[in-house]
Amino acid sequence: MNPKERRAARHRPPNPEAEPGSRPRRRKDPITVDQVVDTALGLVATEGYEALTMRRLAGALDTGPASLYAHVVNKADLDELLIGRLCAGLVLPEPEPATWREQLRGVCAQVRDQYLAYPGISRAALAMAPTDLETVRVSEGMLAILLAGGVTPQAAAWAADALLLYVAAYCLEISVMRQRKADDDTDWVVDTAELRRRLTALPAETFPHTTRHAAELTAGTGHERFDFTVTLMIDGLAHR
Amino acid sequence: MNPKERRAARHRPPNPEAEPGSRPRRRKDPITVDQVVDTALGLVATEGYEALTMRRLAGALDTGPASLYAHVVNKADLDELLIGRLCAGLVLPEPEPATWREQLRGVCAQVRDQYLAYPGISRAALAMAPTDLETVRVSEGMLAILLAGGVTPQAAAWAADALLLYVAAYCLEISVMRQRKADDDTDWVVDTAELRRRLTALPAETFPHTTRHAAELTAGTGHERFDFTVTLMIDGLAHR
DNA sequence: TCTATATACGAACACCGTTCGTGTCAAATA
DNA sequence: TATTTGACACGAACGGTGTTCGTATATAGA
Repeated sequence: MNPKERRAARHRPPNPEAEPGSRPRRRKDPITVDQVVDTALGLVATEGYEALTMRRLAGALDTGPASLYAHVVNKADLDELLIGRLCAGLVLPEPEPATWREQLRGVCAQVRDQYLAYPGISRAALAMAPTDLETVRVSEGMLAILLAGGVTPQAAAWAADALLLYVAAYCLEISVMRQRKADDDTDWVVDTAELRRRLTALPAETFPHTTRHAAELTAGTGHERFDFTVTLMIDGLAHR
Repeated sequence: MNPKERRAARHRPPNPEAEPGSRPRRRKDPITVDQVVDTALGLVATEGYEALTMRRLAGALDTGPASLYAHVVNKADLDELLIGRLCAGLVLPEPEPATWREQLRGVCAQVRDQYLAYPGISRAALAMAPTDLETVRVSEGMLAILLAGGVTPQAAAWAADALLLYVAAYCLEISVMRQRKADDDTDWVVDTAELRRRLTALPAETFPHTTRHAAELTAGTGHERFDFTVTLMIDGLAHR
């Protein structure tokens, strides 16, 4: 079967006939798509998205790279599957108009934590068209919360998009920083203290505010910066 | 001279002695860093960031890829140079407390237009540590406007970061969409009308809001979505 | 004029995503 | 039961990527 048909079939509603029952076992364990996605996610979780190559993934499955293309159309297709699996793990609350802001913040934090659990995977999320079924599911969930909060449909639609975009960009930045710190063989140092020191060392006449407020620029242990921006956008929606 | 020293020298304040005067001319035109950056930007402008390869860049300069490494440490270093050049072209207004919101929107729009003029280059901006001198220059400019607007230093610092992050992510999404449309040989269709049709075709019982508000989700000719988000964040800062 | 040094660059290395052709086995058919 | 079929696994290869090494060369200074 053509893997493109396979991909199309994946997006189609599952066919209730053709019960899998006892799957035929091939020479080795005949690699399923779920296995591929699982090991790929494991690879990303332990070594980062940059380490996810078709060859290394195939190696982790004890086979050659060509074998993957029986289950996956592309690397882009694999990325889509990964993001889909990741989105499927999100729990979307039942909208409660009284607490819509907390609910929305919770969903954003959930997406962030998922992205950060698989370092660099937000790059794939950003490079992907949000057409995938699982991603529209989370979009639908955020839309539901926003509408329950009394936000106008147009603002809700754009806000959901903006929030997801920001979360992905934030996580990508964090992942890049951490990776920089990982292969620290050079002087790319991005330690917070070192960064602040470097900012204060700038010429004060051309960068007056940067040098004066270097502390604020580098502040934010944990996800305070994240919380600030998400809250800023959500509260901005409320004041309308 | 080691190109890493060259990179370090680039970040140092320019040495007033050692006037270049009449540059020695080598066998061919002895490629300068500015030439490299110029042709690289030209390549990105016409064929997109994905087409920016060391080999193609070398080819555009009528040489081999190895020659580039005399002027550039890395591809990452080249990316940094490109973003630096791009940031250097931005004009940062003198802060006026009365119109700080319009000024900030103007800077964001300027960054957006620069990113979109070089399709896909925002990917490089997102993957880069904001340590570069030219990028802290625009950061400084935004900070100045925000502080002039009466925003508290901590909020100003985080807001500038958030805005730049969102602009980069927005431009990356736009560029990916356009690239998809460019090599349209397959059914990746992301035409606005087609996307709306596909959203309305979803099962209404599981995606009630998505199907009902497909029009709003796909709305936004031009940069209305962009203006919405930027204004949302800026106005959110004002109401504090 | 001669040497020293920074530069240009051909060739190669290791890796990437992807494709082609072939071999092999389980299931359907005769 | 014997045979065909066809989906799958996989070795090998192609064209592309970033990067490095060694060498040739042309200019700057002695």
